[in-house]
Amino acid sequence: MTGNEIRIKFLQYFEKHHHQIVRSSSLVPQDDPTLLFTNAGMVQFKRTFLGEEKRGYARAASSQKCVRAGGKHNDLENVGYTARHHTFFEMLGNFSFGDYFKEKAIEFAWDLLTNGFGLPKEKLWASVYTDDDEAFELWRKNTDLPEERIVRFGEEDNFWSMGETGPCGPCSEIIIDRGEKFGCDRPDCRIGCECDRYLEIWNLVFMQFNRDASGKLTPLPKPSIDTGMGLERLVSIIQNVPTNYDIDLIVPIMRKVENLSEKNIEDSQETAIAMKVIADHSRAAAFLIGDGILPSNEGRGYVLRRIIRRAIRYGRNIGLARPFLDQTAGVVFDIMKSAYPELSEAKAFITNVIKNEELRFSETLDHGLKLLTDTIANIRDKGLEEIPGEVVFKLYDTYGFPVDIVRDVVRDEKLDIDIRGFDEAMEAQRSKSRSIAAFSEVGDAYKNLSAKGIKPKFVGYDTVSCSSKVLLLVESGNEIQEATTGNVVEVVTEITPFYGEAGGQRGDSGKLIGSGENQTFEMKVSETVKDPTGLIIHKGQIVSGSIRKGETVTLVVDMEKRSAATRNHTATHILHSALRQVLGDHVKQAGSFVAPERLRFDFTHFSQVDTETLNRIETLVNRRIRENVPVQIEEMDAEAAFKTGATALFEEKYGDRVRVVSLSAFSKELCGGTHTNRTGDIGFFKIVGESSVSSGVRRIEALTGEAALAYVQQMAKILQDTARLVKDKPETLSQKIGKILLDFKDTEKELEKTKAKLAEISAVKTLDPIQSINGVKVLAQKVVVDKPSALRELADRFKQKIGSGIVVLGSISGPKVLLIAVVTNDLMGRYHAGNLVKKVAAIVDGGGGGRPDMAQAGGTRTDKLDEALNQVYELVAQA
RNA sequence: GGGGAUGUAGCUCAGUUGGGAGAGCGCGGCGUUCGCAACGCCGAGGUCAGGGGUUCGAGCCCCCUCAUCUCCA
Repeated sequence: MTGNEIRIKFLQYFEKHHHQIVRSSSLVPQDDPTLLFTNAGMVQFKRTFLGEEKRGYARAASSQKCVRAGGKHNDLENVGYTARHHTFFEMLGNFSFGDYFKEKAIEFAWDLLTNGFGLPKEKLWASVYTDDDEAFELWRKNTDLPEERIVRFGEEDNFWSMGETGPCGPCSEIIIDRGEKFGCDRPDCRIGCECDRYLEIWNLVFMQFNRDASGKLTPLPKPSIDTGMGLERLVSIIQNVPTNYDIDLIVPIMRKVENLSEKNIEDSQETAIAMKVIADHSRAAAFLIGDGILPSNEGRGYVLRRIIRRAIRYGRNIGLARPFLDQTAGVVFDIMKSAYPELSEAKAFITNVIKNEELRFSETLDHGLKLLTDTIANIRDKGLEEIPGEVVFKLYDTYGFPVDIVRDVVRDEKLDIDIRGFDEAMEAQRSKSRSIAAFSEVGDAYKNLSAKGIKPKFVGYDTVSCSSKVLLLVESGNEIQEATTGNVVEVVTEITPFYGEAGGQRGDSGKLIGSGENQTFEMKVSETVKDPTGLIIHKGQIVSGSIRKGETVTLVVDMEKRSAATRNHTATHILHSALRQVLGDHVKQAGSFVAPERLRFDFTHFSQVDTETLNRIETLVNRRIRENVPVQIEEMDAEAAFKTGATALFEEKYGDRVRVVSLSAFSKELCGGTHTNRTGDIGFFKIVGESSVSSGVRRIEALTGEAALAYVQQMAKILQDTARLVKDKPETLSQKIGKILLDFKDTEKELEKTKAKLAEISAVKTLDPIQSINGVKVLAQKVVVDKPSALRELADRFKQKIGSGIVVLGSISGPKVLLIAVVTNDLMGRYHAGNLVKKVAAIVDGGGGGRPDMAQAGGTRTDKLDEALNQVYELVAQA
């Protein structure tokens, strides 16, 4: 059985037993800041387990893509050295939300493993939590597993919890004994041993309790089931191969590495390690990028960067010097195509990102290598034979230069590395860092509502006003029964035409008004949001009257703003397709924001988009608008939608039913937003800005409809006004201004020259003040200049004129005094310009200094400048 | 989230108690040459990332912001 068949078989088994098959969610967990990556199958069901969200089914099964790198579960450093660690893997799991419990869970698992996958019963074991007699009995009675192969383990192995608090419970694992040849040969090797002989296949978690802050366990009203079985491990058992790296989902990648490196995995242990690392990281990189993560210097992107760079480093160990990771990742697309078609669709993009990162890393290495060479020279000069740990750490910490490469270079230079010092520095860095992030709490007032499975129905696609009952009134986070004029409140109703902010479209604004007997009530809705469980919340202030929970109100959306937003939203879809058409398939949406006033679209692209290309994009979008095709919206199952090839956005959380928005043949996207009826309704589309968001991501800002028109009109006005100012036609304006600037520059230079000349003349005109002091010509002169640089030039000129001697010039510039002193080279031993000017400056309440031949100073007492200059002769005489 | 580093000409970078903004490459002109490369001379090109402060004076010192690189979580 192939890996892909095993995955399908698992899902089909549970489908047969009335489980909803749920698509793997994104590797980026939705609204859960405590998690860097999705690292288990239950992640997307977390709020359901917590009772904050109700789903339309009580049984589910999934094959979930997972990444364990960075954060709490970090297997990155182990990958390559063990038989089973991965950064990326798939987790098979079945879930029960208050439906079946231990009995069924055990039955399903046993049946599927033994009858479905045909695992040998005599090799299987089961473990239960110490005092979980119930599970023990179920195993004993309901399966043909002999009692002696049911073991009890303690809290560490067999008690599971989501966090410090929250749902938790005992678990039960199914373990296979692969025989002595996989054993660790230790005398105490038996069930529970960490070695490869006893493999845990499947973990069944019985969510049974809720743990509060004090650690107290209270039974859950509706116990649940959460199970997890690593696909790669299962496949390795079924395919009867020694390690996870020998399964058909991974071997082709290893083959590719062998081809590229012209080495064989059997060559040496180091080769094998490198190949495993590359194979694993190729998978992780491909999937992470496929889910919209880009290499970056923080957060998820940073983990991705580390994964890619680690693969490259190991590649170097087996002689892969040139970029190769994009090619090994290429193999991943082929293997995974059937299960994850969207991945291979993003192929061009993913390959590009990886190539780019490989290039970037080689820059880092070059830079680091330069620094290292300098460092080594430095160490040699000092006569040391060992590179201090802190130096190595600095190279690593600040410049990202990997330690193992330092080690290679240093070995060639016949020097040593102080590895202990490095480790200490690293440890210090670790203990300094702390992470603080909390699972975003849904307010208590809302939790009760969503726990009941209540979700306001959004009717705004078809209408912009309706009547509905008020379900919930909230003021500063607390539920209230009545609200009155002036109160700032949040309102949830049974149905609503208001769009709650989601998918980058800003929520509607408008008003709620009383109906029936309550005619006076009116509330201004300034924003509408959607909470993580799907509640649509109207926020605003009551302008008149009052409202009670349970009363009926009429909800009226601000039509003008709504239609402006829909124009921008539909235009965003057209822009997206136009970008792909003009720039290429690598363009992927990286975020978007749609408001009534404007739209903003972020997308992946590696260079600036020049004006000419922007114009082409703009033209294309406007052409699509004029085609005036109908906007077709279809609601369908998520799975079906993905099959039609609709573009899905990675940051979105899709329900089981999704809306597919199509524009003729050129655009098809999953989208919950509001749209125009036909593209022609947009009117006119105008790009107003292109900029960078982060590396590899560009942003386009644009306007539509009336806003776009107003923008163009304003631009035209500015152009005309400017043309009028310089008395020219708009057509030739840029040449005209260019000429004016040129002329201005010339004039400025001319002025500078004239000023200098003027200063010189004014100085020369006055009585020649050169005096001879101890045989040295000294000139102290007040001049008229306006900045220090002019004073310097003048001083230089006098210095040349005087040939040998001392020149001190002073000037008043605004409220300050400027001073300069120069000493000709032949007198530099005897006189010091810096010391001289310091003394002069003291008289005008200032300070100064500089070099022996030239020094500048300043002061504040402009009235004492003459006195100061007169003192110069005396000061020189004393010196 | 916490640390380290960098930001100076189109590019790569120098800039040493705070006191004339520089080099190399590239670019323009001229010369040398039959021509090219090379060379020589001349020249253009800078809000020293941005803002605030200290100072008579800040590329340099202090504070804040931004961007990029990098490490840790």
